[in-house]
Amino acid sequence: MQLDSRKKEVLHAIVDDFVLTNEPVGSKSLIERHNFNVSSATLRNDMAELEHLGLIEKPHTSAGRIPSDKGYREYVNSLMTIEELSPYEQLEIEKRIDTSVDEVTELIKNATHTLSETTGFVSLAMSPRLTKSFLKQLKILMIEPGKALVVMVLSAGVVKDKVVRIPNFLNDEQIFRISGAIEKYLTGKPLDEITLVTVEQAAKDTEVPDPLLKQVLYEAYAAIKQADELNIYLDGEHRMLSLPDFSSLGRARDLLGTLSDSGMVAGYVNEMENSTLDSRSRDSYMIRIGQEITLEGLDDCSFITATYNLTDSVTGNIGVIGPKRMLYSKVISQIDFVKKKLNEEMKRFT
Amino acid sequence: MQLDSRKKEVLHAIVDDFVLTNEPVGSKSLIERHNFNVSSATLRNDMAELEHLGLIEKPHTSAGRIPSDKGYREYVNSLMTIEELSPYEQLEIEKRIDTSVDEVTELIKNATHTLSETTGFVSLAMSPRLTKSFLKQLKILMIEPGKALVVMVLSAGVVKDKVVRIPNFLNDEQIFRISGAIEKYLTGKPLDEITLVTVEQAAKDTEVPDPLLKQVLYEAYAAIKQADELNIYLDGEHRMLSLPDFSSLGRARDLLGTLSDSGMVAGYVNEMENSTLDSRSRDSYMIRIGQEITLEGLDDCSFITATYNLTDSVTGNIGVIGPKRMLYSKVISQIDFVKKKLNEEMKRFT
DNA sequence: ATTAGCACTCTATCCCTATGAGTGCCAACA
DNA sequence: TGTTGGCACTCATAGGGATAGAGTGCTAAT
Repeated sequence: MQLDSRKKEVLHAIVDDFVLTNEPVGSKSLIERHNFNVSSATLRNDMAELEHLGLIEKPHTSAGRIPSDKGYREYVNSLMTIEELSPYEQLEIEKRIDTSVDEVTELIKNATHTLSETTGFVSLAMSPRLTKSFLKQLKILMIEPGKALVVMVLSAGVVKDKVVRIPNFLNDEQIFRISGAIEKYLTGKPLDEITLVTVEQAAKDTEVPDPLLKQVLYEAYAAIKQADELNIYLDGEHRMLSLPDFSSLGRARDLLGTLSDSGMVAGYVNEMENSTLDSRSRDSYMIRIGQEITLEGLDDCSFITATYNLTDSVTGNIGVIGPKRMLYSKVISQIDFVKKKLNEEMKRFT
Repeated sequence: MQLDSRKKEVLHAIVDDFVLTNEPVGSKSLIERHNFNVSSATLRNDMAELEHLGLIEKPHTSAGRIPSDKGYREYVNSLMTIEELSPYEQLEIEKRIDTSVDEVTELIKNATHTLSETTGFVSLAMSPRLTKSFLKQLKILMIEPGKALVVMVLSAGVVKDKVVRIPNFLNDEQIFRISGAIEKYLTGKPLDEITLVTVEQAAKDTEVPDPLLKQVLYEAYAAIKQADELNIYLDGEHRMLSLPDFSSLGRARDLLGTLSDSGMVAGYVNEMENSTLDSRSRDSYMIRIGQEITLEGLDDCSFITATYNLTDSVTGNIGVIGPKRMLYSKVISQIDFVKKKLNEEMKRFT
C-alpha cells in the first residue's frame, strides 16, 4: 500500500476520530480537529482517493467516512504506534489480578477477568497447550470397587485427574502395580508422544490378567489424552451490550449467541494460532478485524490475542474480542501487560 | 384472596393471553378469544375490580391490562394447572441430556444446558451441597518438594482435590503418615462436622515434628472446606436477547450484567433455599416473580428452581430464569422432568 | 496540486394528524 | 344486584410532510 504521507495522516486521523466519536467523519470536522495545513477540499480529494483504495467508506452518499476493515488493517499494520501503559494504568491492572491462587487455572481466569474489566470488552484465554509437557507422575487411586481416580502431574506444574471405571474385581494391589508400571514407563514422555500402544507396552510385566489390564490401560490412556484437551475461558460477554456499536439488538444477539458456543470460539483461536497470516516475528500478538473473522456475528468485532508461556514449550493465548472501533494501541498494550504479568506469575508453578 | 369464579377465569385468561401475545389485553379481545357468556362491559367491571385488587394493571390510561407481579403470583399459586409433558417432549429432553459422562459435575452441566435449550431461557444449577456428605477417603500425594495434592472421595461419589503447599523438607514417608492419620480419624465424618480442631486431633501420634505438621493440617483442612464450596452453573444467558421482553437494550444489559456475577446469583439461590416463603411441602419447586427477586435487573424476570438429590441428604438446585411473561406450567413441568432425569442418572454415582 | 464556491443528496428531527383499541361511566334492563 | 349497550374520552402509534444540517462531488480559478 503506497500512500503519500498526508494520505496516511488522513487515514490515521479518520480512524482516530471515528474511534472516539462513533460518527462518520467529514472533511470539515477533520480540519477542525487536526492541523492539516490544507483546505477541506484537498482533504476531500484525498478521502476520495482513500475510498477508491477501499480503506474508508461512506454509510450513505452524503455522510462522512468510516474506516473499512482494510482501513483498520492498514492502520494496525503501518500507522499506529503502541505506547507503554502509564504507571498508573499498570498499577490498576496489578491491583486487580489476584495472584494468591494455588492453581494455574485460577490464575488464568483471574487474568482474563482483569483483562475484561480493564478493556471493557470480552476477554478470553485458552488453557495451556499441554501436548509438549511431559508426565512427571501418574497415580491410580482406588475409590471403590469398579471406580478409580487417575491423577497426573505434568511437567508444567499442572495437576490433572479423571475418574475412570475399572473392572469390579481388580484390587488395590493390582491397581498399584499397573499404576507403577505406567508411571515408570511414561515418566518424562511428552503427552503427544503417548499413544495407546506405548501405554500398553508400559504394563507388560505387571502380572495382572490381560482382560482386566486392557480396560484400565484404555481408561488411563483416555485420562492422559483428556489432560491435554483445550479449555477456553470467556469473560465479560455482557459488556458488549454497553457499547454503542452493538446497540442494535440483532447484532448483540448474534454476537453473544456465537460466543456462547465456547467450543467453537476455542476452535477458532486454535485455527488462528496455526495460521500464517500474522507477522508473528515482529509482534507478539495476532489480530483479526471484522470480516477477517470467520465466526458468525463477529463482523463488527476485532479479535486480538497474545501468547503466554507457562514454560518455553507450553503456551496458551489470552486476548480480547471488542468492537472494530476500538483504541487498538491501547488495547494491545493492555493485553501485552496482562500477558507479561501472567508469565511472571506462572513461574511460581513450574 | 377471595375471587368469584368468573373473576378467576378472567385473571387466568388475561395471564394466558398476555403470555401468548405480549400485548395488553382488553375486554373486547378477551370476549373474542374466550367463551365468557357475558358482555365486554361486564368484563370491564371485573377488570376494574381486579385492578383495584392489584392483580392487573394498565401500562397507560387507554391500554388493555397486563398482570402485575401479584397477579402472576395468584395465577401460579391458585389458578394454573400443571400437566405432564407429552411423551414427545419427554423424549426430546431425554435425547438431549448426555448421560455418558463420568463425573457428576459434567452431568449437572449437561442437564443445565438441556434445560436452557428446552425452555429457551437462562438455566442454572447449583452444585450439590456437600456439607452433609462424609469423607470416604483422603489421600495426600507429594507432587514435588513443597507441593502436595489432597484428594478426597466423598460419600456422595464426588471426588475433590486441591493442590496445597507444604513445608519443603517434608518427605513422602511423613506425608503418608499424616495422610493416613487424618483419613483414619475423619472417615465417616460429615464435612460440616470437620473443624480445624478435629483435624489437629487426628494427627496427634504421627511422630512428625509439630511445626511441620501444623501447616499440612491447616492446608488439609482448607482443602476439605473448599470441597464443600458451592458452585453455580449458568447457561444460555444470550437467549434473553431473543425475547421481546428484553428488547430494550437497557433491561437486557442490566440483566446480563447481574447474571455475569455468578457468585451473587449463587448467593441468592442459597438464600431462596433457606427461605420459608415457599410452600415446599406442597410442591417441589420454588418460584420468585418480578420484584420478589432482590437481584438488580431481574424485575421483569421470574426465577423457578427445583431441588435435585444426589443422595438423600446431599441436594442441589436446578432451575430457570425467564421473563415474568412465561408459560409457568410448561416451564415447571420441564424443570421437573429434567430434575427427575438428573436424579435417576445420579444414582449411578453414589 | 490546491482551493473556493456551489448544487446536490441524504438523514434526522420535529410537528401535525388520523387511527384505533381500550377505558370509565351512565342509564336501562332482568 | 348483576348485566348490558351506548358514548365520550384518552392515549400510543404510524404516517406524512417540511426543514435543517452536515457532507459530498465537481468545476473553474489560482
